Amino acid sequence: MSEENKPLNFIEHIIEEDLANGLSKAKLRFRFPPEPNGYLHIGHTKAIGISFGLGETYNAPVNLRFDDTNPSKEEQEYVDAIKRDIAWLGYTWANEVYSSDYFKKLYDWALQMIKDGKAYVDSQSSEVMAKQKGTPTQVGTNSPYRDRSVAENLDLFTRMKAGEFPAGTHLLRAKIDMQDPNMLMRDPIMYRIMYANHHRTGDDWCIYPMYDWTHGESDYIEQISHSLCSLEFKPHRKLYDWFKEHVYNYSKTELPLAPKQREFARLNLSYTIMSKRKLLRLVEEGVVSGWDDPRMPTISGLRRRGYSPNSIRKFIEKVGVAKRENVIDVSLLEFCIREDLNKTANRAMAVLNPVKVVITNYPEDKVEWLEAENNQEDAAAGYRKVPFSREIYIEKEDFKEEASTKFFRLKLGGEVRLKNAYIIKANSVVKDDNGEITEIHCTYNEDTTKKIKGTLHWVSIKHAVTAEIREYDRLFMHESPDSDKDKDFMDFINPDSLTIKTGFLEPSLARAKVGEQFQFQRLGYFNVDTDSRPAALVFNKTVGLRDSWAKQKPKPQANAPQNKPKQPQQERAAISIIQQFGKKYTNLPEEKQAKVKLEIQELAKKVTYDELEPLFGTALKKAGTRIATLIALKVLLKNGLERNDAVNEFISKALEDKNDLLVAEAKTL
RNA sequence: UGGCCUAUGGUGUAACUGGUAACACAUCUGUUUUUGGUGCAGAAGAGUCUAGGUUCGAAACCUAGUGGGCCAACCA
Repeated sequence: MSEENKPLNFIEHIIEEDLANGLSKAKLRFRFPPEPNGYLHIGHTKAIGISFGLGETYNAPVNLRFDDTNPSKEEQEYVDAIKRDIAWLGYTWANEVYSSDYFKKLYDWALQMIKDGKAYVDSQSSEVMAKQKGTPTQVGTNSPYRDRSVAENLDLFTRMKAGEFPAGTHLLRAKIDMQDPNMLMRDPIMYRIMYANHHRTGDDWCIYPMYDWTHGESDYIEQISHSLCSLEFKPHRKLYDWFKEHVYNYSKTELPLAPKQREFARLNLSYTIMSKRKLLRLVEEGVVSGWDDPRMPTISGLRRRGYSPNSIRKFIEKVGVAKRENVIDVSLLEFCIREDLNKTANRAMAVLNPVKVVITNYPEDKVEWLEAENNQEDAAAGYRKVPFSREIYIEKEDFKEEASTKFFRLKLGGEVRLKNAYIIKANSVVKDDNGEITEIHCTYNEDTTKKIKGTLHWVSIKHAVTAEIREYDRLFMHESPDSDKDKDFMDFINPDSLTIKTGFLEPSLARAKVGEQFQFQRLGYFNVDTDSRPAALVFNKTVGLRDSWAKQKPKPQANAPQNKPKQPQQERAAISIIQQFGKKYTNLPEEKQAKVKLEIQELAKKVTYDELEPLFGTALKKAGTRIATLIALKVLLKNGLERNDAVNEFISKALEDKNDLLVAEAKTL
């Protein structure tokens, strides 16, 4: 990491401050703590990037800790997938650890808590307990079991562990405060009885610790200095600290460092969902082919789609770290992968919507193997040979019988360059009974030095290899599919998120291997899918090229609902528009100022005195707003408003102002 | 008895202990180009949610309001 004067994010500021306050740099230690209950997605990448990134910048260890305290949801398959994904991203963890490694230690501490009167066994049903808990606006009430004796609690708890009670009969709770405004402090559960086989500890335990009682303590055991998590854990911090203080008291000699939790805003990406539960639904209901479907925002999906680790890391670096809710535009992710692939992917030619071109003055049997540059961005990439013959395919969209001069492609009577080959001129077309063009007859010219505006990609028909081409569109048609209060996210699924075509590729691509990436020139970046076989190639479209031509034509595309769900354009109050104009007024160029003034005068007709009066109090320094107010006021006065004290005071204050514009405006009254 | 976060161009993030808003994406020009890609040059777009206050000076500090988010699982 080579950031010299890169601005720090708020977490780095905190660390710098801790360091300045005497924390030894050697004590810095971070962790990434996924629950192995699903696949990692792009949202996790942010958390990974933050903690592992911090590890890299401070040269500090980062643990990979599996938070495996709920055996009913966790599986080894997920552990393996998570490790694979993190490694693929290029990060290395100092230790692979598991919360379940600490079950014994946690149990011993819990015993200690009971002895200190800080925890008790409750024996009520979950329904009753839920009632006692209260609501965010209503305090809770104490459990009748809250004051059991230490001896009874100890007895019950050890018997819970011994498996003497059925699930749901008893719980261990921390004794804090049922009236705390923070609901997490209302005697939170520390242990529940659960007879489930754990993927690591098997049947050793039948009581399992809850998240709050496990997470901070695991941080503490590992001597994590900064425990970074997402914003929704902010309310947990109070409990985190409460538990921490107690265990710190028990163990401070062998475990001297008390970790601190800090929270950052999680990543949201437009047009996608980021909840493991919902992603699981897409998999289970067959909307996608699996966790690694190229449309999925999972790391494995992105990988299969052709996103490189580099591009994802770059993306995370660019989105930054802060505490406010955010929705990142997918275009940023796309920018990152294009930027990466532009430098690394070899170019090739492929035609996806073919139309046949016959070069009538090119001999029937002649074949030329022309030289083509693999990647002009990378001198080391070298050259390859591409066959040229009398009959070739070009894209249907690259030909029009008639077109304006803005269309740089092929039209009747027009010339165009074939990439890596000759210049051709279109002379006539052959159509079928439906009027569809079946052949375009052209003549070629060997002189390639001529200046020509358009260049097309093409492929020799008799040399072409075919391949299945999978093109993807966004999975959802809504910018934030899971934020709608009334509709289920499944209602926004884009029915056309996958398009399968047969493409015709230049023959060099026949040898392409799984995972290999190419730029199909003028089309986009493609990689070889894991389904691909030498005799049956399959390509995924990773991302298209930027296309400023496509933007110009009105897109009749039904499957690109890129318009934001605009708020029901309610009419803005004239007064608020005037205010807005006012803010800009003083630094507008003169002609624009005149224009804005006219607009304000127009708007002022719709403004009442009552709306305007509050603006008289506008702070002195906001000259623009006061000018706008004054302009509007003049309109009102002209329309018969009587001067009153407030008006007079406002005007006289304006006359004395240091802003010339304001004074000039006031003088005309 | 409700509490806690949060608010800066369209989007995301900056602005070190207060000195008049920067960077990236997106958008738009022009230029280069055997990719309507890339590169290069440039433009437009924000008085920092609102109203007060402190200050010579506030995006930053204080107060109040408003908007958004989170919190009531024997999930994490």
